Amino acid sequence: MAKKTTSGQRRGKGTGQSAPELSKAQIVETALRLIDDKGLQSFSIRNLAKTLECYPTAIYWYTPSRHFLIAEIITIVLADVVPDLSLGWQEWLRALFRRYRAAISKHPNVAPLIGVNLVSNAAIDLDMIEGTLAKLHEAGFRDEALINAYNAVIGGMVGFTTQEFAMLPPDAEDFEANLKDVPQRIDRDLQPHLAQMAPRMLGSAFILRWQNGAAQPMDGAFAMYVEAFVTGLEAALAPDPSQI
Amino acid sequence: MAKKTTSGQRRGKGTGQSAPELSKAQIVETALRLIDDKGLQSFSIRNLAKTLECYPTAIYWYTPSRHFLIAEIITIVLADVVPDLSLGWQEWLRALFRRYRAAISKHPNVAPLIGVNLVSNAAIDLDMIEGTLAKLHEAGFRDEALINAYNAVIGGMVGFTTQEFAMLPPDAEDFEANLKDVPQRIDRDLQPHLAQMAPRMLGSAFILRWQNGAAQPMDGAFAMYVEAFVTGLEAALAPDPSQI
DNA sequence: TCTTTTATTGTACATCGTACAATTATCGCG
DNA sequence: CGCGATAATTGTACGATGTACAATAAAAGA
Repeated sequence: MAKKTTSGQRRGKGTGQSAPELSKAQIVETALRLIDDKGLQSFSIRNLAKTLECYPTAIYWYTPSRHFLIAEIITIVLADVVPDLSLGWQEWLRALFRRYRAAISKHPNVAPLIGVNLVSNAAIDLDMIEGTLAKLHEAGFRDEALINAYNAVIGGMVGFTTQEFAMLPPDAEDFEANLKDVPQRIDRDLQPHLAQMAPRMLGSAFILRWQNGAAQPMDGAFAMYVEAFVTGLEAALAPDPSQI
Repeated sequence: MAKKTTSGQRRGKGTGQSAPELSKAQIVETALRLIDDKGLQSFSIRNLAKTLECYPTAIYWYTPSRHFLIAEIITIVLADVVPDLSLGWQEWLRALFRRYRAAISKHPNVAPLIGVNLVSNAAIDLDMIEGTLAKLHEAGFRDEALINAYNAVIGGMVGFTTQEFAMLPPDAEDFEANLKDVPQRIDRDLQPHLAQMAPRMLGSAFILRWQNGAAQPMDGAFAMYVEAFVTGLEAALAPDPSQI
């Protein structure tokens, strides 16, 4: 493959004193850049190797499998999402959702890797878990309810954004064409609301869009979603004020 | 490939009078059964063909690509999730979430196909869209807010469940082992809440589990999630009652 | 100097989606 | 009754994937 061997003829082996040509950090960073620039479907071990100017199998010296490599990528993307713990619990939760989404926004092509594979768990940010538990405890959740609230928060946080940044199929044109004549399938009698809103939804609303959040962010919907969820959690704690 | 040619020597071609051996419906149903029984990673065109006792390329006579086949599968899975329109809007939304999750529960391996691919859109249930819009309109949402609420509902509905039923990696054992010594990484001073809750969360809570919702359903979390979301939506409509 | 360890090159295999051509059986039509 | 046309399938082929495994080169430690 005509390696360049940047520094003279060193075709390095050895224990690290005379630095090897690859490194885990470099591999992971390159992989992330590849995903960002060329899209998720061109993230393959072989493409990555080509970018790194090495053989595909060399990568396996630093990582046991593609799945673990993905976990490392996710770790980078999700670094620094935990908000400042001095915030009140509602504000902290809002900030968590926002910062998570912002992190994904910077690397939208990574989104599918997180939402869909349990692998994501391999990248465990204990501080994020602790922060969430602490703030929900501060709010008043205990025991089973605390665990439920935790799962509701994580599921809600990851879930919405994963959807928003869902992947485009490779055959996008056919797909867009397919969607663009949805209007003709709408029956004004059977679907009056849809008939009225369709012009403003087509191309940008869930189920009716052909681009994801990278091109068509759902800022308004996300804001409403977060606000509803946090407000609702708050209500779940209230000692049932409006009882007869 | 030693075809069986069930009825005598008929190796059927022809315009349909004397039924062809395959059909779109049969293909889709078989595909779904394959996914249910053998898992998503064994759903390939070639495996499907083997199950159908035909050549892989024969399938392409009935469907233009794998993506469109997936869309058909999703259509089946999500048939009949729209709740009765006589319900009040809050109850209708709760029912929608529940019924969507119940549909996925019956075919958990399909979940990743829906959440992550925009492809799912190819399977468009206009009545679900209309129902959602109608109920949110009934609630009082209009214009931009109506669209935002719609997106919040769909994103929330699909998002949580997609997470809950996220896919297991093929190398599940390593993965489980990896997670099982998380407790040793917990610092009782830095992560006190996690330290306390870990025993009850390990294996079943988001980020700390190694099985998905098919084996470890999150009923409690889902219930809390839905309740919070619906209650929060309701609050978003209120004309700001507790103002100073 | 010799052995061990580290990092890489190189080969190989099974699997994937699907483009494309060849083939066959049936139908409409003369 | 024969003859294209068409519908449905068989068959071949290609480029791509993840990764197991062996061979090899260079530096480190003895």
